[in-house]
Amino acid sequence: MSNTVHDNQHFKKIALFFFAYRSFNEKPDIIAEKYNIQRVHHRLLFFIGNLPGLSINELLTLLEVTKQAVNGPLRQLKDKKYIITDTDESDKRIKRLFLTESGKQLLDELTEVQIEQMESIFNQLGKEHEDSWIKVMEAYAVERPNSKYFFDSL
Amino acid sequence: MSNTVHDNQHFKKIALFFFAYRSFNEKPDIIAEKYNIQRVHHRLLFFIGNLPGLSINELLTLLEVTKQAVNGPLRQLKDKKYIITDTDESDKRIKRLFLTESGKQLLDELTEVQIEQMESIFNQLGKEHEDSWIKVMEAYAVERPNSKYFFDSL
DNA sequence: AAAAAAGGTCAAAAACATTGACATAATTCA
DNA sequence: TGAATTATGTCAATGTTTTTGACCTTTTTT
Repeated sequence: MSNTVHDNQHFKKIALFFFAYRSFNEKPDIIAEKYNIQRVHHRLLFFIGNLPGLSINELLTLLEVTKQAVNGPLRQLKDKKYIITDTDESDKRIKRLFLTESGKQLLDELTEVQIEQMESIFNQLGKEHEDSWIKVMEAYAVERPNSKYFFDSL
Repeated sequence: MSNTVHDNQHFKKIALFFFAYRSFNEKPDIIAEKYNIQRVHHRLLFFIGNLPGLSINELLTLLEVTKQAVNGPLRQLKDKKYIITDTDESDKRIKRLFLTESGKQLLDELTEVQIEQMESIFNQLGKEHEDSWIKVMEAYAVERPNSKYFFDSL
């Protein structure tokens, strides 16, 4: 079976990823703008909020970016009191990252619209579709370093 | 049902989108690098290849960016002979975009790895999962302007 | 004591996208 | 026909995100 530019079946499925990802990020992006932060900050809040006590290195592995890429945004979140850091007891080189109460509130606001959107779709299509979607996305996600932190919990 | 940072079920599903999208783009990004182009160029090739005769404005609507954002990459693709433009017959203001033979070859190479990855996942999980995944992603994608161009074809 | 690891920071550069302004050619509308 | 609109192109300034590379401190491990 050849892979040509005329194969609409495949093209459509590829396009779906592009379009869906945009719709998935659209609303939180608008909310983030109100707080003068960007999608990177949202990601940082997301991972710190869901994996409290995360170290910088663990964060870098999850995001697959350099420390320089998170250093600025992380400092800004700290300045705005959305996150706090705590030195690890047993290894004082390691910083543990946590959300503050206002950080949790902001993350909740950002997350809420994504959950509402998702629940609306899953409620409309049914539980089997939700389970299937999760399985497919998991198959993609397992390639990512440290993504197992998320899959173990479910 | 409250939406808190402790709700692992929701967090996991949100994280899946992030991780899966990265895995989906990883391989074509590496191929693009070999050709000294970036993901933007890949997108342009993708939409022009799948919707031959697309106008600039239609492209801008699909990508949801400004004309300045595509002007550069589009010129580079033209310089590299991956695309050609043709003036519309009935409205000579409009440029129609097409892939050249080498443009089609490049797009095929970029697309191939995404299709292989996707087919591997769907073959492993089964047809029902594929259909469910498509339905969910479509529910996300319908919000996008002009994305109907793709859904009509299936 | 030396090496490695975790984190921080500075600088240069590239990639990506924006707003704003201005221009041309073609089409439509009053 | 003349005016307005549309499609496209380009220049400039700006902002964000991210990268590579270098260098540094502190702490832990060997």
